[in-house]
Amino acid sequence: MATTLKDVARQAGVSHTTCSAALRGLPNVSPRTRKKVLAAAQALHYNTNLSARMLRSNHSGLISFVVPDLSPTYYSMLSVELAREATSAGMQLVVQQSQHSASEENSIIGSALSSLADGFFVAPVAHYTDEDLSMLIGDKPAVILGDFTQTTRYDRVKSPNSEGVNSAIQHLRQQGCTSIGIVGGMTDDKEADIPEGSSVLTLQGLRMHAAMDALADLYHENRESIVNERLIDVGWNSDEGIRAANLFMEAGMPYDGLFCLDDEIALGMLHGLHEAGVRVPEQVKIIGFNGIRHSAISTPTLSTVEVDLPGMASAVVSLLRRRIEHPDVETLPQKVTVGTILRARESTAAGNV
Amino acid sequence: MATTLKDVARQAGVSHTTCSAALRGLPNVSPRTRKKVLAAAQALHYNTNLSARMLRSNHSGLISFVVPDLSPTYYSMLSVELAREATSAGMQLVVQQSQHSASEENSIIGSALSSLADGFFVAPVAHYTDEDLSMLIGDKPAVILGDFTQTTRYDRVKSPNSEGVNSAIQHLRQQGCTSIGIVGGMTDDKEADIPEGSSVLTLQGLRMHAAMDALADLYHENRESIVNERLIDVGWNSDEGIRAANLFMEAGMPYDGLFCLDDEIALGMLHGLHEAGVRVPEQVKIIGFNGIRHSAISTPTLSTVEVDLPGMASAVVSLLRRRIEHPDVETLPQKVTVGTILRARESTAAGNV
DNA sequence: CTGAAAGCGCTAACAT
DNA sequence: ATGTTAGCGCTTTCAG
Repeated sequence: MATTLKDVARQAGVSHTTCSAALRGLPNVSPRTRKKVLAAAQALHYNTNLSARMLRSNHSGLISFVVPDLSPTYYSMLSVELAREATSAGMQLVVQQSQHSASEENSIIGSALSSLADGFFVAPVAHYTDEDLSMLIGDKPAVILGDFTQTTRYDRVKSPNSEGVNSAIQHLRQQGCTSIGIVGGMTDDKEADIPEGSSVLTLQGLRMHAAMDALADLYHENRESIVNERLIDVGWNSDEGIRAANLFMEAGMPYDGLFCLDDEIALGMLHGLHEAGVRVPEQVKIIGFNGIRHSAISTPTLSTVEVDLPGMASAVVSLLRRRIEHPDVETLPQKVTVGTILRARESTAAGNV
Repeated sequence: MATTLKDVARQAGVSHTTCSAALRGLPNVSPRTRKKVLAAAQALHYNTNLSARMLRSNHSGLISFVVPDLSPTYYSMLSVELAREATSAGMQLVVQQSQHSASEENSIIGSALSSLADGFFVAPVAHYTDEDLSMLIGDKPAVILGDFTQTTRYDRVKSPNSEGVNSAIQHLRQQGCTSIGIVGGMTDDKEADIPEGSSVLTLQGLRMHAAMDALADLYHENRESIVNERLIDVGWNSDEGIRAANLFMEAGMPYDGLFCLDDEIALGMLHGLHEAGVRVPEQVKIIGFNGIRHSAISTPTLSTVEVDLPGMASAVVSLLRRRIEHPDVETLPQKVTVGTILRARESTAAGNV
């Protein structure tokens, strides 16, 4: 059996209340008592039982990051930043994977998590309605990675999809591309058709829409024909990137610039093209999105729209803190859009196309 | 306020005890009552408060994976497999990062975790003594990723370092290498000097030792001179891999085969050499370890000793289940060494050296 | 098959 | 500055 507060109290010769106060550093404990208690706790290897603390006081010092899964390097890099931020704010990050299942996600948010953590940060896989979300999250401090079609009660943090998409496309044009295609769809989202009434888009959906809009604008066509003619619709991972490369070549390489919605896709694409002897950037220029670390060391190195992950992490944690520390204050929901920077690398170098 | 068992009980017109039994699927509840309770729970969006359950019954259905940090793709891939395994065993995985800090690791294991999770899996950063570990973990079911210099009470799962190292080196020799060097050290471990009395080695330490032994054997030298003459001592990430490439070139490229203790190092190495115009595998052959997914799509593709991650995950979860489900039975500690497969790819292709 | 009572370990409110 | 009391929401034990 683990040692409890009572054991420490007995050892130190004080009541368990005083003991608790001493350990938590509350002001109303005499230095002498505190020292005794600390010594006893140390000697007995006491550790607070977080379940008990949470049950009683509704705070555990944990914040949870709910993510589809940790495969995308983007999410694992973000986890690292979030953990760092959380720790420096005196909290601990835990990461949970919904495994792309909406029901798993629901159960994580609803039960596993909300009764253990002080707040959470979700990169949703499901397309929630406003009502769904409120039902699920209740009063818990939460930050959503993504955007809403209607305003709601929750804080949001997002990467600047339109700006990022535009700067990527502009970059391709500056480097001499005249016909640009998009790689990456929404196929990873469990419900391909967005259900009636849903008001939350996932990261994939948001970025895809932004890309479609940008191209529709550029080529003066409607979104639908862009989808039909300029989209290579694949999942967001490197295997799908390889598949995209094959689709592109089978179609006779109709574009001289490819914007991949995610770096993992782009890296797969680079590999697929290289295998087939297609030269990048000479025959086709490639740019990705997110700025994962492997993009800096691929051959050729991958141009990308790098997302400010430390900035995102710090925004998330401060939004959560704001609500955790002042749960009573009516706080209006806030939307933070983090910055990006365009990393121009070899994969889009100008030259004979 | 979230709905509690009492609310559901009132709504269903039964006692909270019966309610609890019904929800947990215990046998001694009439079908009629169960249906009523389930309906009420659904209507009220009831979710079990895990803190309360854990506090009372000492099981939460959570298992925790404690990892230095999620940067290495190896750990994020493993997290995905562990989550899958846990879910199919009816549990939920949570991942916590110690951020390479022994004290952080201690506090995660000691407090955050042991009072919340049914069991845990640790890839330690600290070099624990037997006693430390027992103190910290107590009776909690735990699986350690790594090995011990003395037998202890805990289950262990490890990648087959000696076998993997040997097969990598043998492969390099078969491909025509005559002078082999090792890339990667133990510098990530916080305590570079292993403290007196420590009996647990970290993953890095284990693999490094295995590699030193293998080369000592091959070249009939003692371990110390191998360390001095055949080790490029860098950290386990791609930036350090680039640095290693520079060190290697500055030293006049003294080896024709390089075994990188981790794929991330190898990928950085590949990049560094490519930048400098050194051709792989023609001028030097490179092989990595772990089998992360990016190794299959680099240029050149990277030969590697791929670790059976699904196998490792399933071993971990079944070891934990064994103890979680039979906490009273005295179970002897078990050591599972998972399999590897050598993936021969372009980076070690035979040819004119 | 169902319910009443006790208590997991802690913290909050209220004495002293 | 310290102790006493109550109770967070659940599961367990035991009585009906």
